[in-house]
Amino acid sequence: MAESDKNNDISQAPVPRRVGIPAHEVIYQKLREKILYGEFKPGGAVTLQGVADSLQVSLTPIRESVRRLIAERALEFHGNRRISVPKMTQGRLEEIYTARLNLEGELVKRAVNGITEEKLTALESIDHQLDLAISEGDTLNYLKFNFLFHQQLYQMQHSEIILPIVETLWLQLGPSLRVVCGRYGTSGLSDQHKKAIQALRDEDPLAAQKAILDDILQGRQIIFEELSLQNVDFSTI
Amino acid sequence: MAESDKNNDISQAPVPRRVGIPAHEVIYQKLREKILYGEFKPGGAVTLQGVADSLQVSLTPIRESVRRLIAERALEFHGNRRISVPKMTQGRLEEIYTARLNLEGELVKRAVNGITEEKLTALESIDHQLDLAISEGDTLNYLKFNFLFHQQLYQMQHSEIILPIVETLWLQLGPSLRVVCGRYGTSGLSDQHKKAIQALRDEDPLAAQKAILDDILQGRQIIFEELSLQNVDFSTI
DNA sequence: CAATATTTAATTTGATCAAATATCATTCAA
DNA sequence: TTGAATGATATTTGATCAAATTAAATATTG
Repeated sequence: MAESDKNNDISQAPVPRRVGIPAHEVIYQKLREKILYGEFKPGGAVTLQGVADSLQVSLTPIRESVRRLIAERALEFHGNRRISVPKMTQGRLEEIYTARLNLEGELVKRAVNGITEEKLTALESIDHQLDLAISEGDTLNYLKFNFLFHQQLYQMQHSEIILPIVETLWLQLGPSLRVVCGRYGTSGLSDQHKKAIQALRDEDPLAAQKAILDDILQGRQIIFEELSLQNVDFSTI
Repeated sequence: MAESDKNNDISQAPVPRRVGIPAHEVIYQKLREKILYGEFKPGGAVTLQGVADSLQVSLTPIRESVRRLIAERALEFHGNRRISVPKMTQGRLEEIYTARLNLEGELVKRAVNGITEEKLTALESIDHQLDLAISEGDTLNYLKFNFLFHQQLYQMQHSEIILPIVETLWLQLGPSLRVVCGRYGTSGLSDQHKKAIQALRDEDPLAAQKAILDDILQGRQIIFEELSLQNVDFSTI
């Protein structure tokens, strides 16, 4: 595999020798965020040693972090002991969106039960920053605030099972979403978020659910067109 | 170590280094099965060193396996660096069953598209062995064949996203299911499996779905009664 | 006696090393 | 030129060790 395909360059800040939180935990969070926001190329190779070198840590905590990400399907473990960022396929995409529609549909229905004014204003603030990112064509911030919006919405009510599952779905979507947004931009994404916020204010769970499901369907439409109609290889930028 | 202390006698010091599948993978499978079939007590502590000792392996591969199981929520990592089998709570149970109904409902609908006579007879064989386990009051085999039935059913059609998620849900249910079955036995579990098999033969996806959803709801009823009405502490045998 | 401080034991954590395995580039034969 | 062997390089893997951290057991104090 060519050097340019490697996803090892994640050196931003050397992991501080901090006490308390274990390195494997810190590294996990760091890698997770990078994958979530599309800083890893679909199909790109990941080597334990490469990650260890770029983070200036020994292999042991890297291994623990990476196995964890493999369990979440954010990374893929091949029989020949190689690790890579999964490529997106049509079947995979279809399953991910089916699961999202089901599970996020449940979460948004429940959200109404846990509304507080603080959480609502936080949600609106995130949505505002999302609008800003869109108007500036800032792909990375678009991805970040779009994720944060959904996360904040689903966190209106405590969820310790379904929400973590949903986050693994976003994690699997991250690398490919970045490619799509990078190519097409984010301008066409008129959002259903405002409708969802209004529905929450009206304490109307079904309206909120419809808005979010439409939001998901709209995103699905875009990424599916990319994958099927143009027959795009998601592993290339 | 001094040179004179080295043992160069080949006949005495064979290095027992396995080849093939990595130990962290084998250990993962082993632990996973134990959790799935309820050999771990809910709330029970798990120590890396304890697992390492019992499996006669060093800590390194154990750590990788356990982090993976933590990511799947089969185990729980506490801030104070302790690991335990999660206790079941009413909220958790409710979320697990909501997710199961949604996701397994999708899988069984799709199953009809991938039917082969081979898979159907395999399914019937599993169901037969399940009946046997029930009639003998064999809790462990009940759990095993009940899981295998659902797994075989959902594998009629390839699923690389939703099925693995569903399996993590079963994994979280394992320890508590064992407790419930151990206390109540398995005799009351009249199964919807026969109806599901017939529906598959009729290529009727909705009937198959209904059968499986009823099966899930029936199981939910039993375990919910245990947890809420009797206010049972699942962490005790 | 109860509550708190101190010591002791057990466990986790991260680095390092040797062995196993895989990848890559080169050579050599057809 | 192609394609299989070969050797060199890189990576993974599992064991081991020292340091950090936590839990427990013991001692101390009011």
